[in-house]
Order: sequence, then structure tokens, then C-alpha cells
Amino acid sequence: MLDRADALLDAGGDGAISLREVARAAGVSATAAYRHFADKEALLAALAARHYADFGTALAGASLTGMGRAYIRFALARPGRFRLMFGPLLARAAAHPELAAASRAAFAALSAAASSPDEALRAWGLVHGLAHLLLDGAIPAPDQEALIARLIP
Amino acid sequence: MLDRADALLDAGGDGAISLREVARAAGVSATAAYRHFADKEALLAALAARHYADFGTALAGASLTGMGRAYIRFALARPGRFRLMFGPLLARAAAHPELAAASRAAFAALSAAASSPDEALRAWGLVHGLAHLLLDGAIPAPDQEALIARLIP
DNA sequence: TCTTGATGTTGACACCGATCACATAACCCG
DNA sequence: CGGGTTATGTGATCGGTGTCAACATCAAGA
Repeated sequence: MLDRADALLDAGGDGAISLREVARAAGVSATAAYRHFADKEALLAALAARHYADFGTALAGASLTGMGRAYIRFALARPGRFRLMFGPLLARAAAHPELAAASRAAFAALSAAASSPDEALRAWGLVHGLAHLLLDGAIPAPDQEALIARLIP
Repeated sequence: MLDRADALLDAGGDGAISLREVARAAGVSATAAYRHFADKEALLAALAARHYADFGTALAGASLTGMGRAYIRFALARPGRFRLMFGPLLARAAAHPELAAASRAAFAALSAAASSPDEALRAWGLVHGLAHLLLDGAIPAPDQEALIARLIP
């Protein structure tokens, strides 16, 4: 089920994903999902948790600049996953402990590369904001890669 | 109708707003809304355009630091409006000319206060990202105001 | 063998966005 | 004043969604 959801997430456009759609793709009735997940949020949270793990390891060890660029590149390459993980699709990420833990781990990696807690927050804010703006088309950039290289020093 | 929608936006939690809900609040049938707006997106776009105007004038003339802090404060004080204006609720902002113009005006104000186009983008990205992270609870801050003052120098 | 639990199903409910055919009210022009 | 056009509203309906209750199946374990 999570695999099917993943495929839809990568195929679909805006990261919004319907429980019934996932069930249909899994060749199963919609209500069957409720045997395994409390509700739609729980399904999405489980999905996000899987990706947080991958994302955290991909970032680990890189420089602050490298992490920042990777963050934005990930958002542009995998909009669905990014929107799920870092967007408002999960109403309250804090409500899902595994997810909160994964998020904290990723931020810890960032903090380790920064020279101070405030600098880590600024760096996160910068790449988070640029990723969203680029994804939403608010920043019209013909060559996004060049822009990333220029803006993340 | 727009006024009712505004009230719902400020009262509601996550900025998501249903056309039927607005119509109900206006004491009118849901279909009546389609006499005045092409679809739900058009209603939201009109709503956002009104707020963009206010927002732009509120920002005009301030320093880059002042604008940045005001941006984040606005997001925290009026989550619904902020999410509507700067979030993914409007699938394609570019499709609504008035909205695109208002957005461009706001960014022009920012650019005027920045020392270079890249610096303007970085500043926007930073406050945009911090606003979203604070709003989503990703950054647990007991004293948000102090954090803003510290992070936006 | 009988019971229990996990897993699935069908059917239903309420809500949503959207569109249709139809009614009414307001308005302008002769 | 009257008649016709337009603006604005209504209900019914369609396909979609998340969610729930009631029922079916089927693989162990006692």
C-alpha cells in the first residue's frame, strides 16, 4: 500500500493524494486501508517517515552549502514527496512521533554543519523558503540550477 | 461574499476554505457563487488580491529588516490569509492576472530595499521559509518574537 | 473442532466542487 | 406604463472524497 502511494506521489502533480486512489491502485477496497492505518493522516505520516529516513542519510556528512543545495534539488526533483514531508498536507506533524523523530534527526544533521543554532535555523529557513517559492512558480527562473548555485553560497 | 470568506479565513485553522461554506455563511445557495466567480479558485484569487494590496502598502517604505520581520509577523498573526496568499492553495497564481500583478508589486517593494536582485531573493526565501516553518510548528519557539528579532538582523 | 483475530468486503453517510434546467427579480427602453 | 432582456438566485444531480458500521472470509491455536 505504501509502495503504491509512493508511486502516485511521484507520478501525480501537486502531492495531494487520496486514500481511495491509493486503495484503488493497490487493487483493494477503500475501507481496507483502515485495517492498517487509523486514518488518511496516519497513512501519509507513515509514508513521510520512510522518506525522511532516506532524506536524512542523503544529507548526512555534507557541508552546509551542500545540504542546502540538496534540499532545494530534492524539492524540485520530487515535488510530491517534498510537499508531503515539508508541506501542510500533514496537519500536525508533531502528532506522529516517528515523524517528529525523523524530522529532528534531519535537523540535527543540519545543526552539526552550522556554526551556531541560529545559523542553522537561518539556513533551514532560506532553503525551505526558496524551495517552496521555486516549486510554486513564484520565482520565475529559466535556469533553476544556476540560481541555486548562485543563491546558496 | 468576500467578507464572509475573509471571516472564515481568519477564524478557521489551516486556511482551507470551502466554497459551500462561504455560500452558507453568506446565507445563499452554493450555486449562487458561480454567478460571480468562475470557480472556487477565482473566489480565492479575488480574496487574495484584496489582501495583497493591503500587504504591499504595509510593507512599502520599510527597511529590508523591517519588511522581513513584518512578513513573518503577518504569517503568525493571520495564518489563514498568509497560507492563502503564499501557500499552494491557489494552484496557479500566474493564471490570475490581478493576483500576479499584486504579487509582483510586493516583490518590487522588497527589491527596492535590497542591494541586489539576488539579495532580494535570498531575503524573500529566508522570511518565507521561516514563516512556514514557524507556522507548521517545525521550529518550536517559546518566544517567537524574540526569535524573529534574532534571526532577521 | 471451535474459536479468535486479522483482513477484507459492501453499503451508507456527509461533505465537497461543479453543472444543469429552471425561477424570479431588477432594470432599461419604447 | 408595459414588455423584454439581463442579473441573480434556486433545486436536483454527478462524480469525488474521508469515514463508519455491519458482514464475510480465512489462517492459525487451544
